[in-house]
Amino acid sequence: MIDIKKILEEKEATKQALLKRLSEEEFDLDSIEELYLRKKELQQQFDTKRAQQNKYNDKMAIMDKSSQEFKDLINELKKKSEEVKKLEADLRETEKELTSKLEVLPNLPDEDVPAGGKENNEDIKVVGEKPTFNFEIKDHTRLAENLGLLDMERASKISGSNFSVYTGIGARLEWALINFFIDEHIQAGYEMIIPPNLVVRESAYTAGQLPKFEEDVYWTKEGLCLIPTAETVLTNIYRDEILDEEDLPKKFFAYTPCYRKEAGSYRANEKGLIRMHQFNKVEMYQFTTEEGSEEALEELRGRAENLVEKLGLHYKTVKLAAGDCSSVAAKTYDVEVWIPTIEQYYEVSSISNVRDYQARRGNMRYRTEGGEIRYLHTLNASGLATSRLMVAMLESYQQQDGSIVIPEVLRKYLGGLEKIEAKN
RNA sequence: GGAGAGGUGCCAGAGUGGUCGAAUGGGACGGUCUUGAAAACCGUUGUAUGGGUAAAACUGUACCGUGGGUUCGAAUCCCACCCUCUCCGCCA
Repeated sequence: MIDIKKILEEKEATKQALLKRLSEEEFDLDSIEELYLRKKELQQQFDTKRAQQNKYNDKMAIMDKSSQEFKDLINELKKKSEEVKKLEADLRETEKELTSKLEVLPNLPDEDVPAGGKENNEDIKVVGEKPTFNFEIKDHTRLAENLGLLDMERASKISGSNFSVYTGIGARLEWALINFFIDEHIQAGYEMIIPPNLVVRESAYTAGQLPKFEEDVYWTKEGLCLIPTAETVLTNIYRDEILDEEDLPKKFFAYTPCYRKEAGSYRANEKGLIRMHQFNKVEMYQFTTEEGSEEALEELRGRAENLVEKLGLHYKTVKLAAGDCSSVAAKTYDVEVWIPTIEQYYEVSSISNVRDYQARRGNMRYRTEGGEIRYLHTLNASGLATSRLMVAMLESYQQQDGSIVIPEVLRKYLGGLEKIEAKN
């Protein structure tokens, strides 16, 4: 949620910032301002009337209840009470309307975030080189099939399209990635969390999944939301709490499956594990002070990059243009790994500074050493999404004979296995 | 799933229709005392939002799990929901 004060006091600047990611027709700050002013006026009227009413109440409390004067007063106050109720109803209605307009606005992009959509994303770092092969390469689905790492046919029998069954070494390799990440994060001083995978509506709201993205996530018939990312849960850890500045930053990570409908977002060349309804991800998360979030963002980016680097994969880091950022983010980097058969880079980590946007929704604050109360800043970063890394790994480390060399850092999680070879 | 109890401030806990933003105790903070500390004593100690001010002071309103309702007036009564605890049942 954007600060209403910011809209009122820096309307033009706010508008310009929003224009970096939205077109002019997509938002209307004037009507928001108008609603706010109306709300304020109603609030003042209500407060005044209520104050009068309260005065009478105090008086009546000490009056003789059986006196004629008391009875007359009640009759008189009945009318006033109606007025106050009417005002209060109007006020609540206006507040609701205002919130509904505010909550659909995305976060304001940072100053250094380029305007526009995907096409304006900026590559800021390229590490390693595209692997070259002196034989005809196979895509990950073929490789996995030959080596018995995945069973996509049975997956669709069991759960429908775009689900996966990892089998044997495939399952262990996926798990090795997760273990590798866990160890790295623990070493870096992040606290491990195992959260629920289902959350109440309010949690989804705070994380920013609602109201705009209701259709993108799965809901149980009891009204719980299957988390599309661990961020959805981690964001809510301190909902409605006030932390002490000295306890910041808080650094967490969690492994969870992620559930997404991904309706309409499939492309022809995205087969196999590229885009799934359920995939695995380890997510890093930080709660920081206002001043601390920019540095934290760079730290998180460094950590995500480092993981890909340790796996020896070719990747690039991209600073996303405003229109390509998730709606809660003020600034986002994507770490994208090279997929040889598609000949494209695919996101394996998205690293965002959300600033106070989620904190405002979830009323998450901290008390400065001077006693001032401020909104927390929140940051999230995949560290990393494993399913897609698996694709990059299988394809990048494939050998002419169809075997796969396992990256050094993962071998200890696989009993020292160096290579996956066909059984026969 | 069934039965019962309960959700109040940083914590414990009182409050069953008006004088309650809320007793009391604890904690924390400040002060007195002390060489220092402890003890004792005194004081302070919620959030949001509006008015007010140079800034304060001062002041209005809302908030006692959530949402509705009754009433001139609700922490207190009624309804629904959520959550916690205890017992029983079931179960990984």
